[in-house]
Amino acid sequence: MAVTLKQVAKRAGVSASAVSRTFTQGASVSEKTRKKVESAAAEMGYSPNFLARSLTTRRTKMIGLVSNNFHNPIFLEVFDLFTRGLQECDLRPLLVNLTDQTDPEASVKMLRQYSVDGVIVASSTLPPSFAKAFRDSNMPVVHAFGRRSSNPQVHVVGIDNVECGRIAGRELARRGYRRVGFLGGPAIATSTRDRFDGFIEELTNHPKIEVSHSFATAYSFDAGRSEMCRLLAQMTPCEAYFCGDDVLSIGALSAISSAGLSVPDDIGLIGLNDMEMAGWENIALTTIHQPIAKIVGSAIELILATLEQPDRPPEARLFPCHVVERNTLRSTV
Amino acid sequence: MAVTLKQVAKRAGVSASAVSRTFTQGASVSEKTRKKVESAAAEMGYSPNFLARSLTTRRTKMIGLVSNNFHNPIFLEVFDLFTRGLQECDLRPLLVNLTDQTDPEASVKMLRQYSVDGVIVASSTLPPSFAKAFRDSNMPVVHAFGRRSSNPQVHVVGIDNVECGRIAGRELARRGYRRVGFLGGPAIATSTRDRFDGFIEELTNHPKIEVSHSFATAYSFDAGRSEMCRLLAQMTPCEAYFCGDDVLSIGALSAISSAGLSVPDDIGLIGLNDMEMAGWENIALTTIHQPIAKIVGSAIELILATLEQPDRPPEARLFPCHVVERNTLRSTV
DNA sequence: AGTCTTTTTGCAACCGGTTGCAAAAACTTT
DNA sequence: AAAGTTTTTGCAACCGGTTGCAAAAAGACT
Repeated sequence: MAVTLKQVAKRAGVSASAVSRTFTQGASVSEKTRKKVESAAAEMGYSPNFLARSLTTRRTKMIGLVSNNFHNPIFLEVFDLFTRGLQECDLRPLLVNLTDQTDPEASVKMLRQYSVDGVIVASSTLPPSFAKAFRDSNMPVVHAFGRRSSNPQVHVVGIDNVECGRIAGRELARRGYRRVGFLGGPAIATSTRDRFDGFIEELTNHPKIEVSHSFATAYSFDAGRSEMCRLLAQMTPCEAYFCGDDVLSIGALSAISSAGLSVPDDIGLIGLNDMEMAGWENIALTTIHQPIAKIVGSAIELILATLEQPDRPPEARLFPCHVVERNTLRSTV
Repeated sequence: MAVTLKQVAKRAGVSASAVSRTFTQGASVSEKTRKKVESAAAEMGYSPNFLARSLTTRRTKMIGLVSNNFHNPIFLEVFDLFTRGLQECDLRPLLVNLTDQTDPEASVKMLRQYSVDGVIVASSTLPPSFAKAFRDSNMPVVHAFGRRSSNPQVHVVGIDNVECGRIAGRELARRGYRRVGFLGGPAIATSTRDRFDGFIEELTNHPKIEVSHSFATAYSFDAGRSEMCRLLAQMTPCEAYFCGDDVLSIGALSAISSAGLSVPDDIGLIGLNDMEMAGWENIALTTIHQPIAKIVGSAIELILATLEQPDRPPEARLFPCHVVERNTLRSTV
């Protein structure tokens, strides 16, 4: 069906090798035959089959992009950045949506069968062991939005979640809140645990501040809303909450205003991520900015470097985060 | 590096063909050799290379998923549905992000070079000619969220945007609004034009209703907000607006409340899409529901059918939409 | 024109599989 | 046991490319 190299060779009156070389960067072809081949190829509309080529070059220029966060709006930004970034490097993302139904092991096998050059795991909730499974199958892998491990097995790019917890704690303390809460994401997620730990740690420096905590069932609007509803129904809700992420915060925001309370006058809220929506004027969430463009860029850079040099030792790159002040925390009292 | 068929053949003491047949659905192998091969393969951790296989079978089981909507939250839902749906059919999405920088022609060529089995174009703003370019390159293609054409060249799955315009017009009329506006998406998008045409058409049945229109520069929060700000600054804003889509509506909503007006008391708003966020309690947008799960499912079904039967005549499947009432339109007066 | 270099070229083997075909092996039937 | 039938098997060619190598062509130098 499609035009093949042989057909072009015939038409151009040269050998197959000549055609192949014409389309191979840096191969030795005279200007004369190159011209012949190029015009024949143009006439016939030929372009080389990447997959056939990959058989000998052992490079498919495909990268497995694995995620399980297809419900968090920030991931649209993440996918946008990843796809653009990879495209700029002449790589193509083969997308894998890890749902509850899909077997994680199967995705490792599948990506191996497609001979992807590398794998990017983009998830803050998957365990390090998941990313490691790719490494064990000999694929370069970087875990974006992952957790740094004490004995790192794969590249990790992301933020220091513990430090983010501290930042949030510090911010609430600074603003004079005396009773604060941690409204975390799913309790099993490593990102939740880390943020929690940092938050608590920081607030032990402020013994007069009363700290409580609870966990939502997911990083989602509904989970945030219903957990906040539950908290508000209690005797004494906190004066301010550090929410697991922005989407959770927006759910909480909604619960608070439904309850007839106002933010930040009655209750303060600080989120994490700084997704686009957090800046929308009708939301105006004060939140901790996570530099996703840098994280994504760095993940791509790292995967590229590992393609060049497969036994590069695993590296952890954590980017600093900072508070973006909008309208959901009161000013310092 | 990876284990090959030949190595397995040797270990199992059979020919390469035997191994190949063991891993080929419905090929003739005796139970005895199958067992031998399977245990050898298991020991060595072998699984067939899909790309090498694709060379002869001419099936890669990869589908190009092309979109330019990486900023509209509804597309996260769309990607989720597409990736899950394709995975269930044992297909893998090769994602293409069509930005302003990327040359549309290049993406056609690229997907051909990767021998994708088919292409799904998921966009409401790309012209039919774009999808057709894939068809011209002999790839099965379906345009999801596309526009039905009078002489269809490719499969189209989506909604009837003209009818949606009518529905919106009818709904506003029914509720007794006397001065209504169309706040469209980008004026060049076919979806915008169609919705506009339907809206106007319907309202010609109600000569007493005054109709005006304007267009935002994109289907985005900011575009919706700034266009609504402009409208509010005018002498006489309308009593209600049909907005191009939900995200535009949310922008408009924000502009309205910033102006100290309230929805639906001062101004009514109806959107289109019914994305998840439209149902969030703090937004509660009355909108026209677009059945994206059906659209996506149907698109996949159609691509599968076209794989079986490549010269299937192009088909247009448009799903009906309906109003979902929430809190942004007043009740009938 | 002849010799020595350097560049360009085609051959042939290979990448990791599949598949048509004819021979071999395993069953049936007589 | 021989003949006929069906199933299983391996050979060899092929899918669409790349690449090491030696031969051919082109260019440089006497």
